[in-house]
Amino acid sequence: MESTVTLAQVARAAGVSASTVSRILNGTAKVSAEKREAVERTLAQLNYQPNVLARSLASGKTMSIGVLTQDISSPFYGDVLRGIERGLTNSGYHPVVISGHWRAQEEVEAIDFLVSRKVDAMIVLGGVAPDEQLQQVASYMPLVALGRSVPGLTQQCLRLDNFAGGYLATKHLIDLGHRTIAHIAGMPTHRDAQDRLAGYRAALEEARLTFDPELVLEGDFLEQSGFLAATRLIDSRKMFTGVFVANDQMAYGARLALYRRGLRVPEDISLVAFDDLPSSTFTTPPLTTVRQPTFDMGLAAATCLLRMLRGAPSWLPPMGPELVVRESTTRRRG
Amino acid sequence: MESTVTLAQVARAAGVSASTVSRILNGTAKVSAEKREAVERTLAQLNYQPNVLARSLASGKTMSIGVLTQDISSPFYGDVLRGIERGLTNSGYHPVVISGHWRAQEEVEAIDFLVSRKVDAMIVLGGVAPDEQLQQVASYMPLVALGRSVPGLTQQCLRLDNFAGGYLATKHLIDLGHRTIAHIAGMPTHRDAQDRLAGYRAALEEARLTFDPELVLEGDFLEQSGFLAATRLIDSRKMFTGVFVANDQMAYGARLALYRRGLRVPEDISLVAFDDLPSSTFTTPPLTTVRQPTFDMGLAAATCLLRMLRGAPSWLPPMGPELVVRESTTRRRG
DNA sequence: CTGAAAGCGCTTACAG
DNA sequence: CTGAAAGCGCTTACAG
Repeated sequence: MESTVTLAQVARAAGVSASTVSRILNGTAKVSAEKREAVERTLAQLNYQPNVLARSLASGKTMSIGVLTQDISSPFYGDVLRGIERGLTNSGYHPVVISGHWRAQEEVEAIDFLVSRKVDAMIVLGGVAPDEQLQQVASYMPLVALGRSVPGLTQQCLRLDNFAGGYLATKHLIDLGHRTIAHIAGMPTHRDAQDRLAGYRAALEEARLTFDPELVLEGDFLEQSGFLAATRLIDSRKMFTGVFVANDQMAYGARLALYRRGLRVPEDISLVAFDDLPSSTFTTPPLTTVRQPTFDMGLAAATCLLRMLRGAPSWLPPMGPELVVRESTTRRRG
Repeated sequence: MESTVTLAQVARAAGVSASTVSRILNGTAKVSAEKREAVERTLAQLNYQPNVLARSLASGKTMSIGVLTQDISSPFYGDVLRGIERGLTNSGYHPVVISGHWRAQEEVEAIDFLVSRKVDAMIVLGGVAPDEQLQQVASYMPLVALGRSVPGLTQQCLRLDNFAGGYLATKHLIDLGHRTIAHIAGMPTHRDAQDRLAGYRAALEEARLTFDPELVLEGDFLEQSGFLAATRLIDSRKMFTGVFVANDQMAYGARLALYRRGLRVPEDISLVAFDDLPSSTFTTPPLTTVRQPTFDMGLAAATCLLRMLRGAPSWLPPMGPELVVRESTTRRRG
């Protein structure tokens, strides 16, 4: 049955005041050993469970961290969340997560929701919530943003260099001798997508390979769109031997499209992607991709927030994109 | 800046009592049009944001639904969570999710945490928390369990028939002419794993195929374990032409192991699994698997809870496992 | 229809 | 060291 034992009841039973019980519970002040013992016994006996709501209302702290994610079932954010969860373990703080689905209005409301829930701090994962809102929230509570860089909050933002990542991926293909390299990009509204595309172009340029707009198709970062884009690409009869796909999920789709058309990976087409999702180790063949340290990013965000909550300055470790060469890319044949 | 406007301030500014403002906010009672107007104007003007904590403490309702999941980054539970999120949309209720990691102690604490947060209802996804605890929680708040069946709470539990699912998967292989069928099972401590294995055995028996313990290896429902199990199986030099893998994630690993050993799917080995994760449509080849309607299960759980919260009796739609035939299985050659 | 008052269950100056 | 009291910001009988 729900514990409905209150502090006052414990106090009465133990023959002390509520203040004393509260102090013992919170370790707030010295209390004589005898009282402490009596109270602790009563606490256990009555199986007292503090009412978190009342405590929060009175203290002004909820011991919860708001987390704005975009899609609760996304493998990418899922791994970040796991890192956050880990980073918060044993800190006394708990995450409260809500999804924004990359829709500005939804994100604004989600953030308002977290604020109204009086979270003590906030972590924002990607998304398109207005910078102003984040700046404002950051003005009265610790905030860390992952996957975006908010002007004026650079110390609290962790965003991989997506340009460098796109460059790395493309350069890898070029180094393997590929000369006609297609790109399946993300939505142009997506900063990450733009940057990866720019990195792709920079690598081509550096190698004096001409940029062919017809070799660049657009997806939406989900598997299906990668499948469609690759299918269109193949059916266009344009020649290409390598593809840089803007994220792993689309690469999964693209890989299936190639399979459907009887093109082998990597023998016929080399495939390199971006993210390094946990499952990319197990695709057939294992995917060459630019790694984002998702778990570590989540962990770092949590750790940073905890520091800030203690009053220390924010500090986020530098993290860069890293190419993980597996088996979906190989030297160009013939 | 954080809205620190209180109800009392709004009341004063509008020239009414706090009670009246509260009533207007909650639509609790009739209020004269003029007062309502004045109050509403003030509300907007001051950009009043109710303090959820105070409201909850006073009303005894938090408008939050506790969700105990097992792994925040699991693709399986992720999809269930998405369904829950969807089902709760526009209901005024919000999910608060916490992970138990299939560890009894952790789950017990997680449930206690949710209770102490005064959630209005609870959804439990799988796990090994003691039946007694769930029964107790269910005695004072609406509770729905997915993936487990708690004695005495059958109306509030939704659990697919895993035996039937295991049978279906194996039967499919048998119908395709396979006679030596291996099984990569889940942990024996896992009820689902046991049932799927039992279904496998039942199908073999029905077809008068002898059960060979050496053809059954054990994994832990993660990719890596599927890879290891399949590798061991192949290297054991036992003959087999079909494999029933107890879940999709292990099947991904197994599929890679076969690839590594130069065995083709489905030409050399047919592979059937269990779950139908979103990504199983995009594996190479697309995976034949027993579908669990994860999203719909989450949706149904949320809907059921909402009904119960309204005082209506619990009701969960019947859901059965369903074989989704894709391209990882084929008729036995030779 | 509307207000004053009590109460939700804690925490935290304030005295002593 | 410890208690009485005020206060956190709402909601909700209780009167009128």
